[in-house]
Parts: sequence; C-alpha cells; structure tokens
Amino acid sequence: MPGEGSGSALDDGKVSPIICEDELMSSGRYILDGLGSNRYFMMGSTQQTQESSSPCSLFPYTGQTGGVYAGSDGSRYAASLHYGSVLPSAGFCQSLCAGRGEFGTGYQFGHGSGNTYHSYQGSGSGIGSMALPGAGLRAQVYLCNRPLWLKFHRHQTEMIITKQGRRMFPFLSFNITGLSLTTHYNVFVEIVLADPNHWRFQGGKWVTCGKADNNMQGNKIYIHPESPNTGAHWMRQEISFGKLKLTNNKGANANTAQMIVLQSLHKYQPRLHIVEVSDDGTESTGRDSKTQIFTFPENQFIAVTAYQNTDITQLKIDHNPFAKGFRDNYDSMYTLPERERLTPSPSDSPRTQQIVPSTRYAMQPFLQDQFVSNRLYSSERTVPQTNSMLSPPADDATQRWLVTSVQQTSGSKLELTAYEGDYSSSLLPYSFKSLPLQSAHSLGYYPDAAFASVTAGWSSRGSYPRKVTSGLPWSPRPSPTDFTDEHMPDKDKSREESTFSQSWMEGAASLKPSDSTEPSIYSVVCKRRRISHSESGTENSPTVKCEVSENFNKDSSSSSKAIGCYAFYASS
DNA sequence: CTTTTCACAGTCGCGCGGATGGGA
DNA sequence: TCCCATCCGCGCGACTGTGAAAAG
Repeated sequence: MPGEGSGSALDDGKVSPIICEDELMSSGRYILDGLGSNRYFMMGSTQQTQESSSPCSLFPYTGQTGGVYAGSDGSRYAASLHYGSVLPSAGFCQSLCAGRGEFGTGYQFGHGSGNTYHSYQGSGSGIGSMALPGAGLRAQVYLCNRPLWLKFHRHQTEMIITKQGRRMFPFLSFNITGLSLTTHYNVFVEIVLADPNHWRFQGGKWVTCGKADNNMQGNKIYIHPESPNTGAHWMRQEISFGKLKLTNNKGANANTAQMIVLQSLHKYQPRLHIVEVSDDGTESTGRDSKTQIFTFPENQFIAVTAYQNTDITQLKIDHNPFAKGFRDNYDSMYTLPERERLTPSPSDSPRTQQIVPSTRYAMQPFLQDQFVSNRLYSSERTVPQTNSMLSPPADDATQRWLVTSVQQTSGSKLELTAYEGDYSSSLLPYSFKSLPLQSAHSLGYYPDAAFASVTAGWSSRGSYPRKVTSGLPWSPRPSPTDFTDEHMPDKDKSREESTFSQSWMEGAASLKPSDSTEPSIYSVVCKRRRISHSESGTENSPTVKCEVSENFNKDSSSSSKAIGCYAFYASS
C-alpha cells in the first residue's frame, strides 16, 4: 500500500513515493559522507539554543544544543532551530546592503561552509515562531497554502525546472507576525539541497541514485520584490513568492534575480529568511545580524525537467489555474448550471468582486486548494461526506496550526522548522493578528490574474451550490476549541495520514460505476491518466466549501477578521 | 534507456483601440 | 460638435502540461 511506504529508510536508498507526515520525522536520515563543503539542509547543526518552556513553545521541542546528527548511520537530526553560519556574514550582508537587485545574484548559497542537513522531526506545521535576536520580538511564520503543499508532499512534490525558468506550484506563501512594525526587513527565499542524494523515479517510486552534485553553481535565493520593507508591511499581507522561477540554466542572467538555479533530480528544501535591516536597507552585520530562517518540511520537492509521477501531474493540473486547459471535463464542469457546481469558474466573477479585502489571504489557501476539485466525478458531488477521517479539510486545513516557539538566546541566525505535533491552543491563528483591509496586491501569486479570479469566484455572488451538511459546521470565528485537529486524537491524525494513500486507492474503488451516476466519465478519465481520488473523492468536501462560501457571503467582513490567514474548519 | 529540450495547444489577464453614450 | 468616461472586443504575452524529438 502506498501509505505503508512512509518512513521507508532513506539510508538504504529507497524511499516510498508516498510521503506521509511521519516520514518527515524520519527523513532526516542522511548520509553525510562526502558532503564536503556543500550545504545541505539540516537544522540544528550549530549553536542553537532554545527554551521549550517559552510561553509560545507549543511545540514539542526537546532542547537541542548543537546538531544531533551523528553520522551516516541513519541517525536523526532532531533539532529544528538553526543558528549561525547560514549566511556568510560579510559577503552576504553586503549583498543585502546593495539592495535587492543585487541580492539575488550577489551570493550563492550553495557553497557556504558547513553542512547543514535538516531533520524533519515532528509532523510538520503551518506555523513557526521564534524570537528575533536582540529584538525580543517573536516572529511567527505561517505557511498559508499548506494544505496544498501537503497534498503534493504526500506524493513527493516535483517542481519543473526549465531553461527559461518555471514558476513553482504550489508557490511559497507565508504570513508573518511578530515583527517590529517599524523595523525594516528583507524577506527572501533560499532553496537548498535537502539531502545529498541524486534521485530517480523508478518503478513508480522515487529512489536515490548516487550522490548529489554538490557543485551546482547559480543563484539560490530569491528576494521578495518588496524587500526591504517594514515589519508592518510584511505583516499586513500575505507574502507570496509566486513569481519565483526555477531554472536549470546556470548561465541564466537576464532574470537571474527572479530565478533560482537548481539541478534536476535533486531534492530541495525552500527556506524563508527574514533579515532585519537598518532603515536605509542595509543589513546589520557582524554577530548581531538578525536573521530568522523558517522552513516547512512540506515544501520539499524534487526538481525535474519533466514530471515523473502522474499523481503530481494530476495535482498540478487540478490546482494550477494555468493548467486549466488540461482538465478533462472542464467544459462540462463549468457549463453546468451554477447551482450544480461545486467549484467556481475563475471567470465567474469580475475581478472587482473580491471578497472583502482582508479575506483574500484568509481565503487564498483555501480557495486555491479547492479551486478545482471534484471535477472529474460528477457523481461524487452527491456523495455525502461520511468519513471525516478521509476528509481533506480535516486532514489538511485543520492540522496546520502548530506554534514552534523558540526563545533565542544567542547567535545571530535562527532557523526554525515549523512542526506539527502537540501544541497548545494558546496561540491560535485567528488571534495572531487582526487582519487589516488589504491592498490589492496581497495576492502574490497570480496577483492580478488567475488567482484573483479564483478569489473572485468565491465572492459574494453566492451562486455556487451549497450542499450543506450539518455535521460539518463551519465556523468563521473559531474558538480555540474549534481547532478540531488539535483535538483530534493523535492516533487518529496519524492514522489519517497513514491511511491517506490507502483511502486514495479505496476511493478509487469506491468510485465504481455503481456509485457513479456517470460511469462513463470515470472510465474515460482513467484511460488517460491516473486520477487522484484524494482530490475528487475526499478533497471535494462540498459541505465545507459551501459553508465557506456561504459564510463569506453572509458575513464576510467579520469572518475575514476572525479567520486570519487560513480558512478554518470546525468539525464536530 | 534516461533525461532534456522544444514546439504546441489551451487558458487567462492585460492593454490597446474602437464604439457608445452622456454632458457641455 | 466636441470632449470625456465607460464598455467591449481583439491581440498579445505569460503560463501551463503534453508529447515528440534530440541529446547524453
């Protein structure tokens, strides 16, 4: 079973194509032999200090001092916080100081000193927090479209790289809190090797195939075009890196600032850097340099020049607005009477019909996630959601809130991986900030185009079908106790993860013609490609979607304030 | 045989220019 | 009649995955 592949030993060179959350915990087993000076992503490798007892230490850290990697014997890297030596102090800072135009090209991250593998311990989270060195401020980063990332991650995310550059999908999108309102920051993404292996897709699986090429040249960072800017600016809206492009063209120079050079068939880990800079845009240098680094294990991906896993292809097609043309039953889907639709047509609403401004980023992950679901199996639209365990909304949307709080005590660089696990509800997303009305560009990815339409599609027109199931209440103002995921028994959550792939298969079986009012659709579609039922079967969750839409219709403004970055599911 | 490159078709948003309507 | 604002259609470019061909 696919789900049983989780946790397969990386150290034996085999890995399941299905990545479960649990695997993140064990995936930190890398062989360091021969790493040389190359940088891999490993947290907690240096001078880290933390206080798990911090008020915000809702994350089950175990105090780590120094890396816990113990060699090539499959030991783990338990720490998730990384201090120091992430950035070369002088050169990098100068690059930063020089302004963003040079930022992307002035320094190549892949060749710093010190190996940094990363261990993903815990099961991931959509949020991380940490103290800002010297500032005493606790920065928190939310991965806004985490549900989508998780979907891809389960099948081992692949990212296309081309000579001219290919945008990432899913894109990196964060919400940041805890910054000083007036302090200036540079925000950028770095993509580093996640492990020292070369990967190959063989027999339907991703397997390691020799050592990674450690000497890859080229830009490894992408600075957010709005950098530098104030903390207020960064916290005001979602920080998206939708225009980040991945390329395998080492000689790329025209758009090098917008492109990160990667190598095909290597596994990478994006990292978010928040660097405090002075008002004039220059980064403070020396050991007082205030850099925070956030990583989300679900952001890992393998760079490819052509998709290997058809599941990934299908997910891309299903979720990427630009791939709409490859959706088989697009016509039938969007020509249905509106009342029969479960997902909005991107062109349904004019762009001006935004949801209330502040809800845009509140809705984005949610919308994006549901932009195209249940489009293949019309019959599924009538299938009541009876198994909450297999419900993606419960699976994805509710398991993202984990606060990892680390009290910085020393060092100049911080790195944090947001994990999921036990955590308190004392720091909940709905409360981390009151979202102000947003400017029009808060949608970083497809800011003005497709996604705006997507968002608009969920606007107040209220024309979409609402198959409301009372058993899945939607709460626009979730209380701490509404975060059902937190309250979901751990065994259930883990079982949910481990059975996800199984449900995928079972879902396929459940979609026999006998269950479908349109059996021909199923058979035809399956001829062409493998259909992920995680999408159509459980992902649909028409109930929840409709609830969202309805809630926003009814009280969009209030819900926008309450929801924050994410749309929340409140299931009983 | 595997991996990469390229042309292609499809969708979408943006911008431009023409058509239309209202007011001076 | 002229000016201005708005609306609408078209073309272009950006973007996607596909599939065949080329390259290694």
